[in-house]
Amino acid sequence: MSDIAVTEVRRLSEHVGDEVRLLGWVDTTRVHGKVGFVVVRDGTGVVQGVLVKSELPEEIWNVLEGVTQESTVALTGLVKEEARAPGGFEIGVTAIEVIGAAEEYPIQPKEHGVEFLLDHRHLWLRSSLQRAGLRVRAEVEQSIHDFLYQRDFVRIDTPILTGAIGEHAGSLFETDYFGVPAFLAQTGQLYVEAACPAFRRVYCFGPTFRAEKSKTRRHLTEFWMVEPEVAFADSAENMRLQEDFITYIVERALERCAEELKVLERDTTKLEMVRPPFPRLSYTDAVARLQAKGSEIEWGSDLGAPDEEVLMEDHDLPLFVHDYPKGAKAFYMKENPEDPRTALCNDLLAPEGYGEIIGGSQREDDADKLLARIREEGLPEETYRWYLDLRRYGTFTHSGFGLGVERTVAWITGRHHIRELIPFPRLMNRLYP
RNA sequence: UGGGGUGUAGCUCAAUUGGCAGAGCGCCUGGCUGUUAACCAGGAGGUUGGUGGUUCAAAUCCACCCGCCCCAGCCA
Repeated sequence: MSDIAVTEVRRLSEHVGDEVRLLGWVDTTRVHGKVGFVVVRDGTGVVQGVLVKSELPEEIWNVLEGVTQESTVALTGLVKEEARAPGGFEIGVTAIEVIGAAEEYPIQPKEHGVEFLLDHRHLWLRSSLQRAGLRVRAEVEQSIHDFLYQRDFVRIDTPILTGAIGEHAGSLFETDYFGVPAFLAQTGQLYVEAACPAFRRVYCFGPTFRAEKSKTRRHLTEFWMVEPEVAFADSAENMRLQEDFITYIVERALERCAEELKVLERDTTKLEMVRPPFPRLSYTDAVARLQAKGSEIEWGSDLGAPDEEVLMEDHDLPLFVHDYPKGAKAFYMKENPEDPRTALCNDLLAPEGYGEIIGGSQREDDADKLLARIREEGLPEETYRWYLDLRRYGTFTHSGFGLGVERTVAWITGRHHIRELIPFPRLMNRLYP
């Protein structure tokens, strides 16, 4: 082993002229006879090493000729500024040592089919576009926590194993809980509502499970959702929080992930325009606008994906569509006093075809009306007893929303399908790897 | 679940009217002192998703089955 200090590729500019040691994986090699190149990725960056046959012991040159793609290596050599090298720096290699030899690597630097790549997701993660997308995801997640922390929200971790809690009982994953049926949570919302009187502003952030047999580029069976909930906030205030939240997340990504967005070839023009206020359109006005554009939609039916796309034709900013008909929405949403056919709720539609990234609402705070809605939907009353308690022991106006992390990251990165924006996607027909 | 596609070498794809199963990449061998997904020459690599049928002859036509992709519904 060498006693030369190990450094990282991202710090090479501090080491010009020094002899350093790098630990990483071989992206590719190019051997020309008397000079050769090895491109190494160490997780912080990618750098090219140059080997000159006449200046090296034969056994080191032989290592270069035999090393395979994705082998783990230790590279020792002199850091040089070099205009011809990608990244501007390169290593004049004096030693290369194979730590873990790789077998023939399945993923080549070329086009592959989706099924093949998903079968090799555990290796695909190493590719440059995947690294860029997942790094943006991590930044988005961090900015979610930072924004809410700055606004005095308290994080509440809600249970993943539940009784039948959520919006629609038909789309839950069922499991056995010591002989009793249990379900994987499809929302933490009802639980953050319970924490609201304890902390005023709360949120949960975690995986969410939906057993819907959806096969579109916008759906996963396991996805991550952040759900803020605020006491004494009405629907209008809820939307103001949402637009501030989205603006912060987008700004942070533009600021801290510029390199990743460039790798992803994301045109950031429209992202740079994102700032409050976002346009607001009532459901009723949306239907009128769609009808004016020739749609056959009728008042009362939910907006479909094509309807949403037509509405977004007129907008570069995210669009709030609010106050949907009660029948199209969940039981816990508060009736709109100005139009009792509708509920105080909103969706937030992302531009550029990315669709719904937020669903939010003011919650029904009247115990009798809530119970009536639970009965109307035929939901198991006993399961919701604790939820009704929240209205019996000091009820209060409150609102909240759920933001889908993968959809948001897909929009920010400009990727077509959200399955690339979660490290190990769970789809209807995919549980491996 | 419905509609539309698709399945050929490890990978990405060709194969005319039904007529010898092909290329590029990767891999192996040799050559080359500055490559950027290097280049040049040679080599290995196939039960054409499965079953059955039509035919002198099927990757190609027919039936059924299976996998996958896209769109829709459901939603974030």
